Order: sequence, then C-alpha cells, then structure tokens
Amino acid sequence: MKQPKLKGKAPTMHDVARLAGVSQPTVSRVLNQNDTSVQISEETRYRVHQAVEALGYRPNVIARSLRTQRTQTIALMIADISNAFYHPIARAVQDIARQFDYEVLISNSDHVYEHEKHFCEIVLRRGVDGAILVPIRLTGDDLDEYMSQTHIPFVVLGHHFYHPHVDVVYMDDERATYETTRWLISERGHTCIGYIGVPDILPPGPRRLRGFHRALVDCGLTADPRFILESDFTMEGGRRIAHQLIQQREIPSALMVANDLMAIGLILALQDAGYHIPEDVAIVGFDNIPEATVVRPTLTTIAQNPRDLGEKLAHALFERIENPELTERRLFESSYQLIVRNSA
Amino acid sequence: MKQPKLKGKAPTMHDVARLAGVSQPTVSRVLNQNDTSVQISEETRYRVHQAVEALGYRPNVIARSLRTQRTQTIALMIADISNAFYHPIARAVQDIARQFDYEVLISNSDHVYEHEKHFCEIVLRRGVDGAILVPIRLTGDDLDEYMSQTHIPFVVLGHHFYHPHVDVVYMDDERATYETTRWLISERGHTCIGYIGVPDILPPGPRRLRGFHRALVDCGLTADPRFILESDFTMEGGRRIAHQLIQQREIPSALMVANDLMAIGLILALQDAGYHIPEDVAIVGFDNIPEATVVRPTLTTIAQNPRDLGEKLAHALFERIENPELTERRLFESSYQLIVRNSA
DNA sequence: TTGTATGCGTTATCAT
DNA sequence: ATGATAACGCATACAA
Repeated sequence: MKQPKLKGKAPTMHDVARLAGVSQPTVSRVLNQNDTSVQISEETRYRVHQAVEALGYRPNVIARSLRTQRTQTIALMIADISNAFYHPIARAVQDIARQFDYEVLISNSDHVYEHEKHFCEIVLRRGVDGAILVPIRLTGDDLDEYMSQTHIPFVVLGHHFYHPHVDVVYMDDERATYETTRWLISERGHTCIGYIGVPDILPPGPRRLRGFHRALVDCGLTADPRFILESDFTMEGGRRIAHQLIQQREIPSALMVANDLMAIGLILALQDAGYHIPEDVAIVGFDNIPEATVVRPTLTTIAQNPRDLGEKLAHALFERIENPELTERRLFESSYQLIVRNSA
Repeated sequence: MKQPKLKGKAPTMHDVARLAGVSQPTVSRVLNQNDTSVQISEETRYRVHQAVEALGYRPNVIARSLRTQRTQTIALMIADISNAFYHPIARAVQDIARQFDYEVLISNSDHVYEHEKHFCEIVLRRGVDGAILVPIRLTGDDLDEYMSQTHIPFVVLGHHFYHPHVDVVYMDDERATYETTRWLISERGHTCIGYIGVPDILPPGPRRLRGFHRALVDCGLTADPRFILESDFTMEGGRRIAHQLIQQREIPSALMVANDLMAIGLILALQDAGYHIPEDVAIVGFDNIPEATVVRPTLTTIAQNPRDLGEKLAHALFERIENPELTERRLFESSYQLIVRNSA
C-alpha cells in the first residue's frame, strides 16, 4: 500500500477514458465543466470521476498550456527578494496570485541590466500570462521591443518608467521628501538641514533629492553643500557618513536620510561619538524597516507601504489579464505616511 | 520601427525553417547543437541563424517541455517569503538555480496543511524537475504518496522529517541550544536560567527546549517552571512575556529565548521597566536577524545561516536532478555559531 | 547531412 | 450527449 501504483508514467486522460469506457475528449469535458454549453449525462460524469479517482489522475498543466496558450503563471522581477523593501511586494503578489490560482515565477535582477533583459527573455520564452517588473536599468524602449513580440500585459513599479501601454504603480517620494522637509522646518523649527542620499543611478535618488531642495527653496532656505552627501544604502554607509560629518566638525541640526539603514547607521555612529539624537541632530529616515522601532531613539521615518505596492501591481496585472482590451497606460499611486517617532 | 513586426503569433521553428529553406527538425538540430553526434553543414547553420535573427525567433519552452518532459523549473515551498529566516533561503536557491539556468516557482505555506498539500499538487501537475520544501505539517507519509506518482527528486529542510528517498538539510538546533545554555552556565556563571520557547507544533519548539533541559541536567541544575514560558515568535510576544515575568516579581539571571524577535521584545520591555541588560538579566536570542545589531545592548544570539541552508538544499536537489540514480537519503548539516554580543 | 513522420497530453472543432 | 480528428510547437527515431 505504500506504493499504490508503480512509478510508471503518470496517468493521462487517455488512461482515464479507457478505464471509464468513454473517449478522451469526453474526459476533458467532464473535467472542465465550466463550459455549460455542453451537457453531459450523469452516468458518464460519474464513471469519469470514478476513473479519475482510481488512477489518481492529475491534469498535465504543460499540455494544457501548449494547447490554450495560457500558463496560469505570472512572472515577477524585483531587485532582490531578501531586501526588506521587496519581499513584502513579492508576498503581496503571491497572495493575490493565489486568489486567481496562478503561480509566480520570481527573478532577482540585482540592478543588473543583463538580468533585467534576461528576465524579459524568459517571460517571452515561457509564455507566462503577465509580468510585473521593477525596472532599474530597463527603459521604456527596451520594454517596447519585448512587448512588440507578445500580447501579454506588463505592469511596472516606479514613477520614472514610461511606456504607453504599461501600467505604473508608484509612490510619490519626491512629494514625501518635500513635505517631510517642510515639516522639519515648520513643525520642528530646523533651519540647517542636511541630506544624505543614494546614488543618482537609482530612480529614487534624484527624486528624493529634488523634493528636499524644493522644500528648502520654498521656505527661503539654502542648502549647505557640505551637508548634501551620498552613500550606498547600507548601515555601514551611514556610519561612514557620520564619521565624515564628525570630521568636518560641524553638523546640521537635522538630517533627511534617503533610507532607514543609512539613518540607523548614522544614529549609532553619532551616538558612539557622544552626540545625542534628536537634541544635537534630528534624523529622519525613509522606508520604515523593522529596525526602525528597535533602534533608540526610535526612528522617525517616511513609511512606504510595499505590501500595498505589491497588491496594486498584482491587481493591475490581473485586471489586464482578464480584460485584454485594456490598453491605455494607467497610473496607481500608493500613499506614504510620515511616522513620527523619537529621532526627530 | 517602433513595432518591427506586427503582434501576430510568435514565430515558430516552422517559420524559421521556411525562411531558411530547410526543414523544421533541421532548425531544431542547429539550435540544440549540444548534440554533437549530428553534423550540420556550415551553410545551413548560417542560414538558420540568419532566419532566427530576422524573425526574432524564440524557442517555446512549453512545447519543449511537453516533448522532453523537463521544464527547467524547480519549485520551492517555504513558510513565508517575507520572513527574515526564509528569504535568504529563497535567494540562495534562486542564485544556484540561475547557475543551472532554471527558474524557481515559490510558494508560501504559512504553516497551513492545505497549502503544503496544494504545493505538492502543483509540483505534480506542472511537472517541475524537482522540489525543495520546508514541511511543517506535511509528514513523510504525505510526501510518500506524492512521490509515488513521480520520479522527480524532493529535498527538505528540517531534521524532523523522514523519508527514505528524501535528502534532508538541517541545523542542529538542539545541540545549539544545549551548548549555548552550557556556555551561559560555565562561561557566564549563571545558575538560574529561564527559557522562552515557541509553540510545540513547530518543529524547532520541542528540540530547542530539549537542548535547554539537557544542558541544565548535565550541569546539575534544575529548571524552575515559572521561568519556562512560551510565546508566539513576535516582538510583541516577547513584551508580553516580559510583563509576565515582571509581575511574578522574580526574574532569572539569564534567559534563553527561542528567537530573536521575542528576545528583542523582552529587552525593550524590561528596559522600559527599569531593568538593565545584561546586569539584571542576560539574554540570548536565536536567529541573528538584522535587528540584533541595532538593539542596545546588541543581542547575543545563535546564528543560523539561512543562506547556507538554501545553498545546500539547492545543491542537493540539482545533484539529484542530474543524477537520477541517486536514491538513498542523504543528510546535510549546516553549522551554527554563537555570536557573542553585549546582551549576555 | 538532412528530411519525413510521429508523439508529448491537452483543448477545440467538427461531426454524429 | 459523445466520438473522431486536428492542432498547439517542439524533439527524436528513422529513412534517405
């Protein structure tokens, strides 16, 4: 009983048909009774189900896909599944996909152009029914080339991306940075504010910096170039910036930091050097990662909602999968929230 | 030029063949020249490649899969991709898969039995070439039923799982807890040690508790039942335990905590109540999550290496995919490391 | 070296 | 209500 049937080939519809004493297409009809236009007698329906049970028959998804040109699969490309910003996105997409009975193929691009192109290649070769991307290096023209070869919908995360037939989900981080900087000025009374950014190559880089600058200008302040710095996304990068500031012997009264990891690195390093947060320097991060509630003082930060981003992406995609007539680009904004804690 | 070819059907080998003036199988041969047994003239090889270029031909993976019974896809089931323990595993598996030119289908089980079974169902229906699982509710017998229907290899994470033909990768958390508890006793001089565990349903629950108890016994100590508690994996769960301990008005001098999130919750709540860590209570966690370096005092913890677990799982699987003659169960241990920081 | 014929397991279009 | 038959796109055994 441990090995009910020999590990031969898996049973097919033919096997079921033979056992049930019907033809193979009839088995198909019984099993896909969603098609109500066809009537099937209770008798055969019963016999088929019996045979299915007896053989432990399972439909072969591949054969079905070849025939129907649908795979019940979507593809998702993110930068890195083990990054705290991306994995809630992936999780949300998977959850929505499960509701639609779809599987998800996930690929990490690591911001590498070749990987991003390879992903599109896979999408075409494997005939998935739709794709969600977070393109960093890929341009609208790149995607256009791939899209010209297929009918399937693409949906993208990121305001910076433009293609006339690709839905975009985004978070307005320029405005988030703008409003938060103004908040530092009007609500917290800061007049000397620094900004620690991320490299310009990454889409959020220039946008967040722009929001920061606009806020200063609109409030009649000017940016001190010594306090406009850039680092690499990591806690260690934040520490390096801290040391740099400390060596300059002059420090702004507040710092907008373009991501939480750097912000936390800054806090820890500044504290090690004897500074008090937020008395000596107020610090605002960006992302609201789990560590933000653990660091002391707890980190004031701009919360994106990656789970929401993922849900919006998936919903947009499935809407298009189910309504191929949709073509015009649609824009979906995901909100942000300033989480005021104790670091600013 | 923006739409080089009309979005008709994608070109097939037939189209390539026609354009190149050869037969379709010849195209197939040219494109899969791995088969060195067949010689092809430079002339046709050239013409075929020309035609491929001209048409923008891409092989149809589905059709190939139907024919070859291989999908170049593996499936991975974890509890939750957005859990810090699992996503490095997923990342590692994906990285190895990329080396083999495989795609990865990822599914979240959330410890739900139905999801775990559904995953196996998907594995069979979609004909993936292998599967990696972290089974929580699934038993060896369950898996045996599925395995009897297929030839593909399964590889599993977790010591608790047994099936004669399934490789297991594990981390010996019983020993880890045992040795760390002994370390608290012999190196740190504690004699009154509490243990905060996770529910017994989860495989690590009983194992870690057992390691703890063994250590006490081997050192001639006895466990105080008031200090053997259990909570739910979260920081909030840790806080609740802290309040419970505080209300008891008596607290052990050290606490082994079965995961970092709870340990951090404990630290923060105890500090809020005026306790000093590690002077009043030493605390050791389990997992070495990123937050462990951010909390003050930094958390002493038992580091698993999920990336390594993922790599071992993937390597085991691909070894089996490439050597189907392998059958006997193999065991792979992933090491752990006590990371001594400042909380104990 | 290349072409013909066949089949992988379905779904879909005809008949009946 | 059901059965033949074809087709999806490819790889392979066999023939030439």
